Amino acid sequence: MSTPSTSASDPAGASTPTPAFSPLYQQIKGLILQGLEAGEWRPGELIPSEMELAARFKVSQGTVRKAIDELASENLVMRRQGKGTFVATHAAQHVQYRFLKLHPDAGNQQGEGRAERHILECRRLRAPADIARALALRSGDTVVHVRRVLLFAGTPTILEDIWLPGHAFKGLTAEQMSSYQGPTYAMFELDYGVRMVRADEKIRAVLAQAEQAEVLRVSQTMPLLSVERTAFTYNDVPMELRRGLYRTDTHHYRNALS
Amino acid sequence: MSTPSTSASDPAGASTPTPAFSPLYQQIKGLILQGLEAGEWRPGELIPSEMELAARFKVSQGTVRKAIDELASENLVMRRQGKGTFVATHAAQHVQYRFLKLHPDAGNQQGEGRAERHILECRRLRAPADIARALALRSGDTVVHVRRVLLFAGTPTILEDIWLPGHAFKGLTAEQMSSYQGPTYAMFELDYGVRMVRADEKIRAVLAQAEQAEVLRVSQTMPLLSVERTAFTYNDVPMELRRGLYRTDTHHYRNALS
DNA sequence: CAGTGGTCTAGACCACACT
DNA sequence: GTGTGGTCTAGACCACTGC
Repeated sequence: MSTPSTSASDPAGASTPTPAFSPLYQQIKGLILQGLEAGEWRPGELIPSEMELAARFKVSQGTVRKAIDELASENLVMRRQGKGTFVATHAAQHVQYRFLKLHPDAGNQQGEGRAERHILECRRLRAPADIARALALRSGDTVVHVRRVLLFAGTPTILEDIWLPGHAFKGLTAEQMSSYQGPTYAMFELDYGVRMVRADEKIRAVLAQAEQAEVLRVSQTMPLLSVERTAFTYNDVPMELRRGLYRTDTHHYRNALS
Repeated sequence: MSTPSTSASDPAGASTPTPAFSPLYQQIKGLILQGLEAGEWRPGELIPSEMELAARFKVSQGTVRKAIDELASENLVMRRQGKGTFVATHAAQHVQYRFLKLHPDAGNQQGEGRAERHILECRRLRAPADIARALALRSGDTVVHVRRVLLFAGTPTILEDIWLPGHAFKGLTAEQMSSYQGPTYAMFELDYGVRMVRADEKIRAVLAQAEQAEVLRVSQTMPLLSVERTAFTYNDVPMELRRGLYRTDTHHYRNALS
């Protein structure tokens, strides 16, 4: 690993327009990432120290440090001075519900405490075309469909449809979805080894369908926030499609631009 | 600057519970920030090289580098290999309309090209209580109020009310708001030396008031996205309150979670 | 070519956590 | 005290830009 290697050597003439120089620390980052993907260290666990990794990869500590810096900035690992570097997890207190941007309008911020969950449905079925496309499956592959309501302070506030690739979530049950204490994504890590790393959301204002309005116990004329989320694991592999309807008369979606 | 200085030295006994150790590079970052705030280098301009800053502050290049790294990650400066480090600007091509998260549903992504702007109103007035609070002004201080419509491909899509502190935006006119080519925030930088650095948004689904629906030429029963933005300059000083109504039948608000 | 940011190294020391 | 991540330094070399 003493040669930074200009990536693939450009054999002779054409093909690659840009040789794409890849710095050493990026290669190290890739190697650590492989370990994370392969489950060499599981969410919440300690990864080897910078010194250890430096020795393993035959590079200086500083190079490993820069690699880990990037992983930390992408929320894939978490550093703790004096203790070590840990694989990030949705179960960690600090970042719980990292992807939930709906907040109560006023009063006690963490008035949520525990959101009540009602599972309305949990079935395996053949993926419709749009779902299959979002999850990069073939139309007709099986997916798990979960429909649930989240209640804050006893009030139904979110109605969500969740689709998951069937092959990765064999045996997921309504019981499991409802009984697990803590973030659903933490349960996915624990029971299925699937870690959600990032997500994209498309947001719209809509009116509810009759059944949807009924479940949320609101009028059909009340505008609701429609949030369509695609969540990804490592390597930008889509692993979840989620369509949510949020009440925004008592809550709001908060976003920080920078 | 050869002594990293444990921040304020704790004189004798109590007072500060945490001495709050401040690393050298943070202090350097603060010094560079002061230069940015003071306008020593204006948006788009080149700041001194890492070597120069290292010499000026009597630290090593690596320390300056780490300071600038943080400023770059906060989008306050932009590094360009071989050229130097530049003060970030909303006029830069790469990051134009950084804060506008509304995107057309399909087709040509940059079908926007130039959004047409219609200024409906531009007046100075005494700040109502809620506006004053958001802008950290005293109730009764003067503010500039701008109301405008943005049209994409000829269709009115966004109706916005903008409030700005009167003292910082003396002489802002409707003419100025409508004639400037490019992002409004770029005009603010150029004409008023005000650079928006970050913003918070609160998003809701709402129904339009009669007049609002009329301006957007939609039915009063069409749900719209309500986006309330507070934008900040350096040091978290609020400099703009913006209340927008977005059509989301042809566009959507896109958000990346990570 | 010289100047800029970008990478990599090696070593010293500091702050923090555990034991 | 030992081991971890965090800071700081000094120097070498690489990649990119523009003269």
